[in-house]
Amino acid sequence: MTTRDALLDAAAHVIRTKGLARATTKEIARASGFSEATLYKNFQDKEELFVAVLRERVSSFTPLQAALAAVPGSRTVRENLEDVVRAAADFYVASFPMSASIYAEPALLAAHRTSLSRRGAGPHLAGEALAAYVTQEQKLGRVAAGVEPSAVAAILLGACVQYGFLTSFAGRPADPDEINRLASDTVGALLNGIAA
Amino acid sequence: MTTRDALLDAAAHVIRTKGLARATTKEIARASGFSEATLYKNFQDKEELFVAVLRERVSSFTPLQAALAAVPGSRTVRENLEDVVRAAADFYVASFPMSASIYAEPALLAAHRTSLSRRGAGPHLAGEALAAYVTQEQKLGRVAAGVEPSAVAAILLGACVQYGFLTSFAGRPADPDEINRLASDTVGALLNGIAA
DNA sequence: TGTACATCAGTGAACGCGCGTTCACTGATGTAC
DNA sequence: TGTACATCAGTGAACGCGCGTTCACTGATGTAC
Repeated sequence: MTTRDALLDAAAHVIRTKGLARATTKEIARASGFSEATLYKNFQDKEELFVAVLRERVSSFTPLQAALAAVPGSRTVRENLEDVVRAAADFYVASFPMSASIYAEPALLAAHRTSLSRRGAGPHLAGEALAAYVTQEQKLGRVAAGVEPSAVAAILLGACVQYGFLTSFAGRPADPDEINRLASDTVGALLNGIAA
Repeated sequence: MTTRDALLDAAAHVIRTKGLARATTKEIARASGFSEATLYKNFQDKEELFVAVLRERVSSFTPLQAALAAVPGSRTVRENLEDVVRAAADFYVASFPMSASIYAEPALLAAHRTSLSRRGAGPHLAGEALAAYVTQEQKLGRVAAGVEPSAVAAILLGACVQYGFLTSFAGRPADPDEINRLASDTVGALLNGIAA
């Protein structure tokens, strides 16, 4: 492992355990086992370190994309969507506190936004991937034609984001049973509709 | 307006415009027109000020509850739910950055949590209120019996939370047209179901 | 193989700055007689 | 009404501290001949 990786790991760990506001260069250096001076040999300043952490240490949507890799037409729509909800709920619970922290520092948010858009990345991609899946299923006749795919994405991912928000707020860890229920209840209501 | 109110307004304004991390006692004092010493005459320390801001200056769910006040059985379920989505989307767009900031300072989050629970308040109440409305409509036969009310709440409020998250992240303001579309698309998909 | 030098990852100690907080004070207003 | 004192909202200036950052330095490793 390179020194740079050790510093990134240490920074991510400190941010997660003490919060962004308490993630000082001294604290990160101590956690990494290197000196603060070494931190500045590897990163131009603290902001560059943080942007690198956000880019390289906040797990991306790969688990969700893996769940979607169950190609359209395979299994049932219900099974596929429930898998998506489970993966997304885990993902948002894990990443919500760190992603949310960024709103405390608008300069960091702006830098992160720039960094993401330069790579064509961003939090909207998850919704687009899910909407694309729904569109495919519509073409295959497994989802009703009148449905707006982006609405399905907003509904399912929204429920997961909110679950991440609420559990983090309450200081509770993710509960697999709760997540299973969330997946079957939301997908169930959405598939059949709630109209009497 | 009391001095205390002026300080709370100033603090809320600074947090919203410069971010929680840049909301220093000096900055807040300057924005209020009073001295830092006066700030400390009115609040024991910075944390007490911030908890008071969160309690007294982050608008609560009253708009959502007003939307729900359209009592069960009145108008159509579709109209009622679309009103809820519109109110909730506005609310989360406005409050997301400040609510999210709090994850940067775990000590402040814990203090806020304590403050809320002492008053029986908290972010889960919106979902419970919406679920209660759905339960009533079920009893009136206007919503299918098999539906889990909390799933409907998770779906609709989740979509709104996520909308707040994405617009704040992108630095875009809330767009009324977008919100109207969100309301009609999500409620539409949910009412009729998406199964082919 | 030995020697002289270059490179480079890493450091201890210090820097200035802005932070949250406190101090001793002022001056306007109220009150007792 | 006048006077002496108490109260109290508000302040300017300073405090120590921990922050992000930089400096001059060390010592291990590689390289030329």
